[in-house]
Amino acid sequence: MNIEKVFVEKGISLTSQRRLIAETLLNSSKHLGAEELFYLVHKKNPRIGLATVYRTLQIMRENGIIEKRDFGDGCSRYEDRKDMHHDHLICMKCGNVIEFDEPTIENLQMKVAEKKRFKVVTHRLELFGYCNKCSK
Amino acid sequence: MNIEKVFVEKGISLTSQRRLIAETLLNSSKHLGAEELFYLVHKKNPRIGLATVYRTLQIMRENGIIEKRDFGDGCSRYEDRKDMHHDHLICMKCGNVIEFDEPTIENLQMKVAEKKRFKVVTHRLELFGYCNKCSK
DNA sequence: TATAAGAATGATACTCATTCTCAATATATT
DNA sequence: AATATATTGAGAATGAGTATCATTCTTATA
Repeated sequence: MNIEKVFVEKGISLTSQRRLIAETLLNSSKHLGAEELFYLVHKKNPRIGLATVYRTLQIMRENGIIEKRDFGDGCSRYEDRKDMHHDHLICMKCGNVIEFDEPTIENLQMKVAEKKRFKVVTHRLELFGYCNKCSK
Repeated sequence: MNIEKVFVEKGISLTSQRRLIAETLLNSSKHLGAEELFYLVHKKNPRIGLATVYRTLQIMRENGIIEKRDFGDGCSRYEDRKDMHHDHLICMKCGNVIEFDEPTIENLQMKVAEKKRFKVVTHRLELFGYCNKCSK
């Protein structure tokens, strides 16, 4: 993802702080929380404050660049918004997160909602358990 | 649900405070948060403290009497644990929560997990949108 | 029954993620 | 350049939830 282009398209001014924060988040393979992200950013530029990290995350979220997740470990985690919706398998031991996508599940969800006359806007599905490594 | 019986079975001493807290929660049709529950309990007995509400909720949760839920509105909500697992439709306007149960979805989840060699312990599925009343 | 030991309670202090405030700095506009 | 507007960083404030601790029940035992 080209950060410069995305920010310009959305009309967000791209300061050096925001660039560093966005780059660090989007280049990470993990689902970072704000503190974690702050720690990484702080290593590269110790003058950036935690509030700016939070503010940048909020701006990016409001503009649909990233999504906020809650895996129940006490802090919100952020990941770039893929075009394809996906859900998560979360390892309760090592904390690793595996993404998956199962259209059949989504279809069934829509059917359930229809039965209840409910208009679904979004959903959240998380499977908690143990990954291959940790379940041995 | 007979509160007295359940508490005795689990070996939890049933004080007057706990009885009132448990009764208020279990007789509510809504998924109450701790503050809300405290407010209701406080109306009936103003001498009960917030800490006792939190403590009682924790004890009931540890003993499998209730379940903690997070609907992403900033506080945890509690509901009595039904034998049958179920998921939630959450109205983003009125906040009403509809429960549903779809074994086919659960089966598909297990298949997905298997493919990723992941051992599922529990899961969470929430559909956010608008209920029949609010979508008009 | 009296009493000592243990459990539960309520008030309040604390924690921790997140948000707010505000003065200082940077950027854009005239 | 001068002025208006945005952004930043430091730290204060918030709010849900937890820990502490002296006080108040219960319970067990002498």
